Amino acid sequence: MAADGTRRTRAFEEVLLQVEHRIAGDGLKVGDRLPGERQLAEQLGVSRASVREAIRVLETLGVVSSQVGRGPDAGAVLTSRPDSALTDLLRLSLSLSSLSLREVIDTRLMIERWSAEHAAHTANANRAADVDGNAGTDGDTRHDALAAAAAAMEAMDAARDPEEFVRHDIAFHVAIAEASGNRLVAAVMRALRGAMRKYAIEAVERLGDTGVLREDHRRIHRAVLAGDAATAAEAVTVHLAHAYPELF
Amino acid sequence: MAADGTRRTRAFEEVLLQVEHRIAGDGLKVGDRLPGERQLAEQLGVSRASVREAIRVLETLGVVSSQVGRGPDAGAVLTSRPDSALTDLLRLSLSLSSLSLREVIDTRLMIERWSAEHAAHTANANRAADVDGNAGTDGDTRHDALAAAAAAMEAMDAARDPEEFVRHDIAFHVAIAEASGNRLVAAVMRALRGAMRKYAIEAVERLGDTGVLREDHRRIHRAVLAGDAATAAEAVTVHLAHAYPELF
DNA sequence: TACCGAGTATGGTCAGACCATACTCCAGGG
DNA sequence: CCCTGGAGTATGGTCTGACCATACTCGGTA
Repeated sequence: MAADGTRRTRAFEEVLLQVEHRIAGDGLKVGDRLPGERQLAEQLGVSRASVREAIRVLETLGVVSSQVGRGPDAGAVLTSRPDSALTDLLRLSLSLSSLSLREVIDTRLMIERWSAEHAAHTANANRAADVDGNAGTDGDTRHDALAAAAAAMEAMDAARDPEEFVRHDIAFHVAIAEASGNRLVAAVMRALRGAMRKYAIEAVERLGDTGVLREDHRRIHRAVLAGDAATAAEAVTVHLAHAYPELF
Repeated sequence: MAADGTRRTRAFEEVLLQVEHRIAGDGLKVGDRLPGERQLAEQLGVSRASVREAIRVLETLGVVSSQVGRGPDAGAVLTSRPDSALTDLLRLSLSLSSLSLREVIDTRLMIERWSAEHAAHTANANRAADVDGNAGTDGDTRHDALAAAAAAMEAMDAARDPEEFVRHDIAFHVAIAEASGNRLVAAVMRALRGAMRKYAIEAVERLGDTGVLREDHRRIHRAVLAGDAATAAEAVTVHLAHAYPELF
């Protein structure tokens, strides 16, 4: 029986290990190319099919991107797109109902309150910096994000159906997360909203009128712009309570 | 030329769509089996290799698990293990350094403060319920998690090297996150800590003495047990400042 | 110089084969 | 009757070899 426990590693798993070592060891960076499938297969002594399965995994994790054809950009190129992977992960986990809506909304609350607070703080810091005349790229990021949030608010006012409304609603909330300046938090937010898109549309349909939600958005946006972290966080909490009254 | 934009969908992507539709539409649940690779290939009109690539993706996303052999549990079974997928995702994203340490630690701060606060609140609610004699499964989860945290603290006292210390440190912090009762937050925490394991070991080595960190853990644990959310959150912040002084 | 076609490296896909595994089932012995 | 062992079989795991579509590279030609 060989109380081994560890199932014999499959060929593609070995490929994954080797490739990850190569990334960490050789200091490969985004934009660098991996060897071709045939070459990699020969180097590692496995079939091309196994190499392909490994590459598919890496593609799923958002670290490589494959292009056909020939030239400098052909083949498997290292990238860093964790967003879609995160989104897929959460969406599938939700549809397998391994998570409750309550847990997801609580997580949103955590992220959005934090984001709004930090975006507001950054607003203050930036106002101070502006006086000195040096804004910096962080300020640019935040400024762009808040502009995007404002645009999303207008788009929501003009939205003709729940699907369109939710699309801009997602844009708004992601923009607030981006305004915090933390890309990891923003990525999680984007994934979360993308994964629960369907639920959000249903929630809006149940609600009927979106006037309350739109007014909430304005309050959040105003508070962040004003650098009032406490008010921004409170506005976020109120907003989610309006969107999902059954949980509060 | 055909300003199409959308690269022709690959065969395995079509398989993914079909399988996801089947999961959502047929109401498949965790534990249910997918058709065999050969059967799926025939149904969808693609080769077995393409089906395998799709299954590999699903496996990466933690929604299926494959077993060889025969019987009720053989084949591709629906599961829900988002943890390892999340961990891999973050680890690779970090090693491609698309994220700064600052962003990661800030995210940890957000999650751990929130977890500690909620674990403390749950502690209060449970104390009230205990008086009535009905604890419930939520209380069990929390109780088990806090016991695990206590065990991890003792193990850290006995740890002989940074690697061992960090292993139990991760267990402690994950346990606190689990004590919040939110599995999504706990999963993100687990992934985050797993992904930055190497960095944590280096940080401990730089620090030398772990006495301060161990004392921090005791303060966090005490505060959560006592149901003192504010103190618990503050203790978490102090703890991370001790672990990563260069960021504060 | 500008254009156009052959050459070629790359991923995408398929068909078919064989192996290892682990359950199922049944015959035979206790 | 129960138990045990072996044959049967469905499943994933792996490999080989082939062909296609794509998109760049390079050389020849107008």
